[in-house]
Amino acid sequence: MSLAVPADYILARDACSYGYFLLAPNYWHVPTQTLWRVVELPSGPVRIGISQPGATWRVAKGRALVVSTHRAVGKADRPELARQVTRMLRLDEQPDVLAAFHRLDGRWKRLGSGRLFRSPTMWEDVVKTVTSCNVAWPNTMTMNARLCEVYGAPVPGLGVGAKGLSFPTPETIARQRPLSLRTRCRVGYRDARIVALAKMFVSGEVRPGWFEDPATPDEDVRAALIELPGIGPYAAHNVMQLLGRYGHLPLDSESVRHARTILGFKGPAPRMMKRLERHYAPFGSHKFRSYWLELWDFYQSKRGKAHTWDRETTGRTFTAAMLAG
DNA sequence: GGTAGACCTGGACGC
DNA sequence: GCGTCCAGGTCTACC
Repeated sequence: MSLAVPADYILARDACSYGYFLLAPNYWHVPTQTLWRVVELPSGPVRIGISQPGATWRVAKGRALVVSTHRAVGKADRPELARQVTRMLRLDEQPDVLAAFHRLDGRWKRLGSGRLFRSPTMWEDVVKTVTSCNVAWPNTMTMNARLCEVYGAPVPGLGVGAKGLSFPTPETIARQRPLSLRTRCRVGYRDARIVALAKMFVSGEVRPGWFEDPATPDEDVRAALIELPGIGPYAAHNVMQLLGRYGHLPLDSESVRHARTILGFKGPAPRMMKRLERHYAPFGSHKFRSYWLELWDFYQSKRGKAHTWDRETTGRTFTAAMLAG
């Protein structure tokens, strides 16, 4: 299957733009510059590989993606497959919106970055965010791998392994006892919160369509997210950027380090947080992208371009905390 | 409305 | 070896 992309799209740059591309069931295969994962389609789980022809970025830029599947995918499945890939890679991000961001923050115009990787569903983004709170990055990777291994749907014919399993559906997680998640997936105290979230997605109490509707005001989305179990200010703002709402900063310990080491801020963390808000305020509704690309640029300056990171080695140790250690 | 303390887990660190 | 600390925070109970 072929999927058209915006004229400025480069898969290796835009898929490897946010840490979630390293979390199961996503798998970026460095030698072939291909993104593998299992997605859930109406006919069942399918493993897909997404690549972009072209020996160099200059050649690849704007060329249609090739989406391969491990089995034949019928016509009925194709719109859903396209929808999920489009969401992950933000192919529906309009070039004029990106251009507006580049006008405001010219540092990223030459490279063209600004589309940040996310999950095929809001559900997966929310769980990935909850599993990234109050833990070191390798632990987040473990939690996501185990969630897929224990509760993901196996793809027939591929055997059981993290690369042949889907991300668990909210329906599956909603049926589990919290203690089961805790012991089998090592999610710790996040167990009951994740199960509660799953139940809310299943019951319709959380409607992704409402959160993703551009007509829904940011502040309504923020208020609704904060009400969700396991979601505080940091997680709410992070889920917002994953929803394409970049006007709030998910400030955390990583931000404080960035402020201290790169921006040269001094003083206690709470004061630094306030100063960070002021620092990025000029970028308005685009401020997260300015902040994030700065952070991502720092990681890459230390560990090489993200599209060269192997999930099990560099991919486990790229955060500032790991670099410091 | 602002703020200590507890909270799973696993790796790093100091002794 | 073993205790302590803390990592891409959240939640509750207090004041």
